[in-house]
Amino acid sequence: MPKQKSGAPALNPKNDIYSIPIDAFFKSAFSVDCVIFGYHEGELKVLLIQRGVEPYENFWALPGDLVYPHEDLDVSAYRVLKDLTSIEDVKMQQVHTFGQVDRHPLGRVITIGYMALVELSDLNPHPSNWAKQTKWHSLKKIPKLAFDHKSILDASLNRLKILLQEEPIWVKVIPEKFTITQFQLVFETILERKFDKGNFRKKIQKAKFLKKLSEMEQNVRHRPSLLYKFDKKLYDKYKEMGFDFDF
Amino acid sequence: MPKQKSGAPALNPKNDIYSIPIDAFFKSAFSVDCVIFGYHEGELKVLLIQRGVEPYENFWALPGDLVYPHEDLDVSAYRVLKDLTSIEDVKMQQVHTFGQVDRHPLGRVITIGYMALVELSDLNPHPSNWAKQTKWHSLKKIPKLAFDHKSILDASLNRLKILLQEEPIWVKVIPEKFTITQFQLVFETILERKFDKGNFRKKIQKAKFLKKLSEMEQNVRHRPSLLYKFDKKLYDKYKEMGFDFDF
DNA sequence: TAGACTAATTGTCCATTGTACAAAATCTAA
DNA sequence: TTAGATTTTGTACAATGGACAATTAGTCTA
Repeated sequence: MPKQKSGAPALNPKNDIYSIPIDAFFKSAFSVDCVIFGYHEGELKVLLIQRGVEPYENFWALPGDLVYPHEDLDVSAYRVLKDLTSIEDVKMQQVHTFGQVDRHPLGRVITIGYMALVELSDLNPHPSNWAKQTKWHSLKKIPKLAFDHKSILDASLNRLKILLQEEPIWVKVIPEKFTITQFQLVFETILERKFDKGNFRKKIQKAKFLKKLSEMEQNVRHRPSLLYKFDKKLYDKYKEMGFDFDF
Repeated sequence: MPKQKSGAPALNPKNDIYSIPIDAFFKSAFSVDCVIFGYHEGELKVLLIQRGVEPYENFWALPGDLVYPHEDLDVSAYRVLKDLTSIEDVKMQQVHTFGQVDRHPLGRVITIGYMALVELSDLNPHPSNWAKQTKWHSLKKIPKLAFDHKSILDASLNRLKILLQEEPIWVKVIPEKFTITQFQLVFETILERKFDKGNFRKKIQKAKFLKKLSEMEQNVRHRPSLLYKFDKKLYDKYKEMGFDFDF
């Protein structure tokens, strides 16, 4: 670490502005915490781990850990998630950074929250490294969480609801070929609202990037539904024009 | 704290966190960077400082500095802004955290971006501490900025446009008693779009928390406009119902 | 095989909103 | 008194949103 002086000011305005050695600032750490929302057939859950180390040993927590000194934040989020839950290839987005001074008992650690939405049955999380357990928890009954993870979870849930209407994060939770009813259920579950079937259908049909196939649903005990497919290329066009479901 | 091993921790996935002394993680720092958008009569600017210290000495930059070890992030943003530009009492919001490994030449420093919108003429920034100059820069011609500040600025401008339609951050840039035309100009400037006068007016009038006064504009060389006032209490009611200008 | 059942799909009505554009009103300045 | 400038109101029509009903096309069961 270079022995340079800080650009940071002293707390006391009378202090020489160069009076704090820069080393004093380089004593912090940061972590990433991953909020993985798992959707499956009308239920929304979140992936938690049981911690196997202090602090908060045995508490349920978001999968999260310290970022390596030479690791980019985004990369770290993937690495940490894999380290603890063995799951990979989940695209996460940054949500918010939490920096209360006392949020971590071992020192100054701020944490950057990341989130993603996935189809629960696509993943097979199992604990590794210091995680004792992994478990999908229903959002309706979340246990007491370690650190300030409840706040991170809340903020991420808010973001999820907004994102669902602005970006096609729902592609991850619907089959490649899906019915409009399946699609509607995703929105109803996550936004915690009911929609009129007919009106929802009309709205979807205006979204030209959801293309009607000529195939039908199979093995249902009622009139089968036509299947639809998401067309990424067409979506990109519409997105440029500022598309938004806006429910 | 445990003793430190030499060298940086390996990214080798076979290493678990126990093989790296925790000290190795507590060698980072974080900073806050403030994006202060200043609006005045149809112009949008951003407050920059000229740096008086290395790194990037003499470069223009966002007002920003390292966070003290025992300082909350939000508090730090206010403190840093005041330290460098002498301005106070500006409500800022967190935007995004930037954490590229090599973004800071002195070591691992991630930065949390904050932003605010203010009436430019309400503030009187002047440089203090290690800031050589402060200056409002038009968004149309931004000089080369220090660090990754251009990215921070871009992200904040995006956020500003969204926020303008969702939250009454515009109260800071309109007089207590304002005309609809003044109000419209704020939106046109920041969103970089023109609106039809009549239609804009109708939209505003649906927002019940903008109350028509019985006073008139003075000293204009044309038909004077009625003045309006923002009613915070009424706003809070509508906000609960999910109000959004949605231009 | 007919009718019951279930859910998909289509259609209708009506109030609200968005948009383009025009007309009228009200002040100042000369 | 009139021109100029800008506010304010109005109008017409298309698009949208939401409540709700009718029709359709399958399976299931008697």
